Amino acid sequence: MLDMDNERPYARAVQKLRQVGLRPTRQRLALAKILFEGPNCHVTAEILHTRVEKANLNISLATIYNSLHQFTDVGLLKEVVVDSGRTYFDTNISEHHHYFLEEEGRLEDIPVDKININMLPDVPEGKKFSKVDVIIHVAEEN
Amino acid sequence: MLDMDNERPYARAVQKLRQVGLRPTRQRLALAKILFEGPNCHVTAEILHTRVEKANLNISLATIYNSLHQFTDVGLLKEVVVDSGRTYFDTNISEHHHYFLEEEGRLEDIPVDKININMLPDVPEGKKFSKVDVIIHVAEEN
DNA sequence: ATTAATGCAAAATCTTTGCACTTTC
DNA sequence: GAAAGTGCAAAGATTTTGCATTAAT
Repeated sequence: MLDMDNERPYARAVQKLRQVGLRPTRQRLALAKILFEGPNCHVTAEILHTRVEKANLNISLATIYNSLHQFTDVGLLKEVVVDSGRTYFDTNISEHHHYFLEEEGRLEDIPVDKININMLPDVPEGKKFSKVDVIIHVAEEN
Repeated sequence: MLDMDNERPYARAVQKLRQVGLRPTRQRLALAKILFEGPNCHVTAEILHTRVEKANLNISLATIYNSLHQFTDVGLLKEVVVDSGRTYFDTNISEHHHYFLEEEGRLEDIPVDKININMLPDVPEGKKFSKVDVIIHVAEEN
């Protein structure tokens, strides 16, 4: 049994998970520490799985997929779609946009105030904007 | 042997394909007619395959994937990424943006002049913007 | 104890590939 | 006839699911 509440290095992660109603399990805590206690980052399930292995942890890929989606559902992560066939998750949950560096397959944030969108929205009846994605693809000049 | 050049209903499609250097084969002609001789549309390989079957044509899914990518490579289609796990192709190749109707999984065009983007681009050295995607997700108000 | 989460392997999706056969030029 | 394109089935890649086991409350 893990008394995580009293394990100093996990205190923050435990609290974060409890706040959103997720049980602080060993796996979720490890992932939370990796994701939320460093600088913001963009990960795919595979990237995160690799990081987990590098840290000598053992978390199945299925659990990583599950956790990423749970974190997203409770608002701890945002999903970013840039590439069909690969799902990225972003630890920066504030409103912002993205550069997508095509050659490297890497994302970078663009602060929301760097882009000014003026639109005349024709939202269909009974619908609403759920989010606005701006993705600026960057490629080699060549 | 199909003398497509002299088959009236295919004349336009034959010309279109020749212009971009693609041989006007039976399959490519059928797809070109479906895609380019009606109103603009957004299709996935699967959607197109279904349309082909409804028209009592027989084109393998692999050939549809190949053709969609060939058409994209020569600039007859644009790829739109809105959903990881499903690739949409757009027959509207002019600059524009998209609504994505989440419930229906359907795309709608937004004319480029409805959205005004002002940005201060910090393009990294030796790189350039290759495209700017704006996708406005629309969901049920609920 | 009860309830939830995990791990695994299997299945589901979507997409690409290899190669023999066919069609176009 | 040479070169290119097609179809099929098989392989790839990513993601999801079912269920027995394990852990958290």
